[in-house]
Parts: sequence; C-alpha cells; structure tokens
Amino acid sequence: MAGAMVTQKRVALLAGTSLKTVSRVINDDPLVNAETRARVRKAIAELGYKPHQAARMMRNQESNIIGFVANQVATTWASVELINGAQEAAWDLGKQLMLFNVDDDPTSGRERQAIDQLQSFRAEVVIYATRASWDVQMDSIGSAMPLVLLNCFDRNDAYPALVVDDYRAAFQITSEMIRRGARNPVFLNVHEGQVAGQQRRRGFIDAGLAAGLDVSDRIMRSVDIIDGVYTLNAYNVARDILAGPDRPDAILAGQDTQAMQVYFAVIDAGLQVGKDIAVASFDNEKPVCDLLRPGLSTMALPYFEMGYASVETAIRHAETPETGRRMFECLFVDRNSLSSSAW
Amino acid sequence: MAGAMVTQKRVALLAGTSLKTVSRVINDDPLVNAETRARVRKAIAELGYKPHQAARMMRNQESNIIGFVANQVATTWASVELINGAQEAAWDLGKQLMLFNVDDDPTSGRERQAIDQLQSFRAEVVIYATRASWDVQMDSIGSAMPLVLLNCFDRNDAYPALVVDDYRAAFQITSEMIRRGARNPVFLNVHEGQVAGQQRRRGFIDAGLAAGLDVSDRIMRSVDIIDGVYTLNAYNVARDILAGPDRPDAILAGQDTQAMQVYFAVIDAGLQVGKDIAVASFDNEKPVCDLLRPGLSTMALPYFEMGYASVETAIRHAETPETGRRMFECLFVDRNSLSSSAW
DNA sequence: CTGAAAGCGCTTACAG
DNA sequence: CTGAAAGCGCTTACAG
Repeated sequence: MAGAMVTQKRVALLAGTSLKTVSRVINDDPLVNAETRARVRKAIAELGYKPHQAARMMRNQESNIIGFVANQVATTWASVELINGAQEAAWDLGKQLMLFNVDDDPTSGRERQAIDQLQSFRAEVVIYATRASWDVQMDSIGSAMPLVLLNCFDRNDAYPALVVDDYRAAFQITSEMIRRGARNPVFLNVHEGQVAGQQRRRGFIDAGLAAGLDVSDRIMRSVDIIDGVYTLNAYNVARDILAGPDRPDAILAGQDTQAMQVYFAVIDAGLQVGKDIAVASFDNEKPVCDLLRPGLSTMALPYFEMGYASVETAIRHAETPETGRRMFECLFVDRNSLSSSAW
Repeated sequence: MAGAMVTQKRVALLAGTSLKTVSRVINDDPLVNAETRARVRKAIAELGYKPHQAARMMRNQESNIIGFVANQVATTWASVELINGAQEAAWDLGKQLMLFNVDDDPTSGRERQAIDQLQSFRAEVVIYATRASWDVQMDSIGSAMPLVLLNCFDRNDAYPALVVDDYRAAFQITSEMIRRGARNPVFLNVHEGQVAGQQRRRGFIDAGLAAGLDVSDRIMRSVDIIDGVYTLNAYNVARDILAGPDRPDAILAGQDTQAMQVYFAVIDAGLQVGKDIAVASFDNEKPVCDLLRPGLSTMALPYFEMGYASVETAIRHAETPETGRRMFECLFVDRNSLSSSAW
C-alpha cells in the first residue's frame, strides 16, 4: 500500500514536469500550457493517480466533511429517506457525508464516540436527526461544532431546525376525511409526549371546528411507552371502539404501522376498510401502504426533501450561523382506504 | 476555524513540554513520566484538543477507513440491518466506516463516485452490499481496492463473500411446515433469476422429498421484474390457487411483504391464516411480521450478524487477501401463522 | 524518560 | 506559463 502510493511527485516525474504543475492541472488552474496539461493528464491516467484527501484537508485547513448523526433513524422505512436525501445533496454539492447510526441508549456512548470521530476529522458541521420530533437537548454537540437539527428541534431554537408541519398535516387529512363525508371520525394519536402528537391533536380538532364538528373528545392514544419501549396497540383500541356504542365512520391513525393494526381490527370486526369505514394515516411507508388492501391513503412525510435541505442548510450554517425552525409540508397520497358506507 | 485550531504544539506549550511528549501521551506510550503525563492530560482537557485524523492518516500511511457501498440496501427494513451490523463492528474494532448508498441505475455514476471518494480517502478495503444475492460483476471496484462482497458473490469467487444459506433456510422452513402437518404446501418463490430463488427452489423440493412428498410442481413465481421494476403479485397468485381445485394447506411466501399480500388473499377468500391455512415466509421484517394478525412465522435473515462479520472479514482481507463464500444460517422465528385446520 | 529533525502529500504565496 | 520553498499536524526513527 505505502510503497505503491501514487503521488503528485510520481506523476510529475512521468510527465517530465514539476510537482507544482501537476497540482495546477488537478485544481483546474487555467495558467497551464495546453500541451503540458495534456501530458500531465496522460500521466495521471496512466498511474491511476487520485489526490490524497488527507493531505488536502491538512493543507487547506478544511475537511469538506459533513457529519450526520442519526439517532434511531434507520428503524423505519420512511425515515431512511432522511439519510437518502442528505446523501443525494452531499453528492450534488461536493461534500463528503460521514454517517453514524446511533441508538437511543445514552449509556452506550455511541453518540459521544460519533462526535469525537467527527471532531477528529474536523467535520465542518453536524446534522443531528431523530426518528420523531422530540425537543432535544443538544448542547453537548452544539458546543463542539456547528449543528443543524433534522426532524427535531431544541427548546431555545438555538440551532437551525428542519421539522414537519404536523399541525397542517393533521388539519389537511382530517379536512379531507370530512370533505368526503366523515361525520364521526376518531383519531388514534401517537404519544402526546411527542411534539407531533400535540400538533396533530390541534390540527385534528381545528379541522373539525372548521367544518362545524366538535371532535375534541374523539382523540385516543394508541401507543404506549412502557419502560422506554414504544408499543403500538392500535389493534386493541380500534377493536374496542368498533365494538362500542358510538362506532366511527372514519379512523385516522397516527402512523401507517398503526393503520395496519386498524385494518386487522376492522377485518376481525367483520367490516371492510374503504367500504364500511374509512381509514387514513401519516408516513407513507411505501411497502406497507401499497401492500395493504385496499391501499392506505396517507400523509406522506417529506423526509427525502428534508434530508436534502438539511445539507444545504448545514453548508450555509457552517459559513454564517443561522437559527430558526423551517417547516416542511406533508403531501396527501390518496389510495383507496378513504370511503365509508356510512357516508 | 483555522485560527482556533488546537494542535499538539499548543498543548505542549501549555504543558511546558515538547511536542513529541504530547504525542507519546496521546498514543499511550508507557515511556512517559507519570507526572508529565498528568500535566499533558490536563492541558489536553483544558484546550479540548482532539488529534487531527488527516495528519495521522498521512503520517501513518494508513487510513483506518473501511468503505461500505450499499447498492439499494436502504430500501427494506431487514437489509438496513446489514449496515447496522457493520456500523457496530466498526465501533468495536476502531475503524471508521464510510458509507455510500448508491442506487441501481448504472448511468447515475454514483457507484463510480463512491469508489473515487473511497480511493481519495485511501480506504483500506471496501464492502459491497446488495439487497439480494445477485451474481455481481465487481472488477471495477475490485481492481481499485481490496473488496468484500456482502449478501452477494461473484461468478469466479475472486473475492471473499458473505451470503445467506438460502437452500438450508428453505429446507428448514418447509420441513417445519411438513412436520406440523402440511401435506399440500405451495411455494410462492421469489424471482429465480436470483440465486436465492434457485437455492430455495431446491430446498423446498428436497424438504418435500425427505418427507416423502413430491412438491416439485408446487412452486410458482409471485414476483415479476417488468422493465427493471420489481413487482410483487403474491396477492393475485394466492387468490387464484385458493380458488382453484387443489387448495393448499400451507403457503410459503418468498418474503414477508409477499406473505402480507397472501394474508389479504386469504382474508378475501373468507379464510383465516393460522386456522384454515398455514402461512410462512422469509426475512423477518419486524414491523410487518409483528403487526400482521396472526403474527407471521418466518425465517429471519441474519443480516446484522452478516454486516458485523463483513467488517471483521474486511479487516483480515485488507491484511492478507482471502477468497471463498461463507454461508450464514437463517433463524426460524415462530409466531402464529403456522397451523391449519386441514391438518 | 525527553527532544530536535525529517517527512507523509499536498497547496499557498513568492520568484522567476 | 513554470518551479523551489515553506508548512498544514502529526509520528517514526534517531540522539541524548
């Protein structure tokens, strides 16, 4: 490896020129004789020379590296899109993304390790992404490097943050349900300890009010966090309300995986989704939504777009610090779960 | 940034010692006076000094970087585990994983770009992972750097490869179905252009033979690749065989998402999974398997383990080149889909 | 136990 | 248009 290392020196030797001229050619400096340039190019190709990033980083005093710390992100299909979007932006903008998947367990020390590594590589800025919009405490990272929050934010808005507009998403999907005929919808919300849960509650209620319906007592929780473990029990909740006295004509689930549980509750109650009862949701986890029968109508999280934008924001933020939350809108994806015979 | 850079020199200045001694302390060289060491440690902490990786890489002529090129991997839950396993191993073994998600489109040039970047960072070895066990042509990478294949292999076995033992997995799950009473199983196989499809076909047939059943004509394809797009149609296939004259008492699907389609075909036929008919599958995509009702019994792909092992293999392979395929076994995860009233 | 010198591969001023 | 010198931050021999 070391012996075979191809350097500018060797290229210069072969091209019969100086080290410096090779450097010029590589950096597209116009002040090089066309013929010399061609000779150098040929030598580069012949030797398979690749500039040594580490040397460049050191000499230029800049790394071109953006850190991406993903807390529990790689656990759902949808949120992997945050990473894909960031990756794409990094390609496009000539940055190197250095990715770390860390777990939620603070005792594992993985997060600390990731930060240390990023500092050692002199990352110019770090993007911190979580699976849900928590109100995070990020000063341990923020004091070390410029920081951008993705799909989360901090209490004091000390860092630029890119978040989903959950209020609007809930408002929209609820309005759509009502527009199509729902008069007695139920909302199986995610945990209201999450910001998303709080925002969506408001969106659901406000959409009802806008249509003259009071749905404020039609919100139930279908997720539990027991000893830190996130547990879906939309099946049980849905089963109970379907068997209850005041059967809804539409169920809005907090996430597609919960909607999937709702489907089975509906089936077990001898009913049909999209026929006897409408179902809708949030996320747009493609495989789930497409594979359910009927297909699940849902509010698509704009994660790819957010991931992409996070890199753009990070580059700007590394240059001149910014703050403030930027909201991203969900997109309604209509499949076939949104009708009900009750309408 | 540049002005504020904390170097060994500044640490030495503060500790009242030489540059070299600081280096010794950082690299845990025992030949340092305990008191000097303490003084240096204190200075390091005070200044928040972090060694500069780029400088180390250059001086040591080794990068400690392992490339991980993931072709279409981040598209299913299960295969993200390949990445998670590799990440974990990298943490444990003190290597830096440099991850690239590339798409399958050869014209995008992302793969080439990834290789170029990895060469520029002088990655010591590259792990190339795909979503399925294709027979890949990897010489474009293999000629540039030591290469390890993960979840795929090449025709000539020129590189070490870590693959799933699909034959054995199919043999095991089929045997389990038969052991519990299946006499007329059907296998909705994945595409037999995939090695997995071929191996599983054999496993299914051999398990039948071992139990005295000829199931060789009970294999159907439930996936199409139309214009390069992978399309599941297990629903239609299952619906047809359930309505046909020779109704199976068990259906083995090629992947959990297909099993999900089978569930809906069973439901629409007015039957119940785990009661009227047994269903099983491959993958263990946790959310899907757990959320289906009844829970789906499936052969879990050992992706985390394989991802972890790929890094260990890569480290060895970078040192002394190896070749050969290593097989990993799937684990049977029993939930509640494996009974049938027909038994 | 400690330090001064040299060099890893590159690019930024500075001279020609 | 081209080149020789200096230095980015570190560690490996070599002397003390």
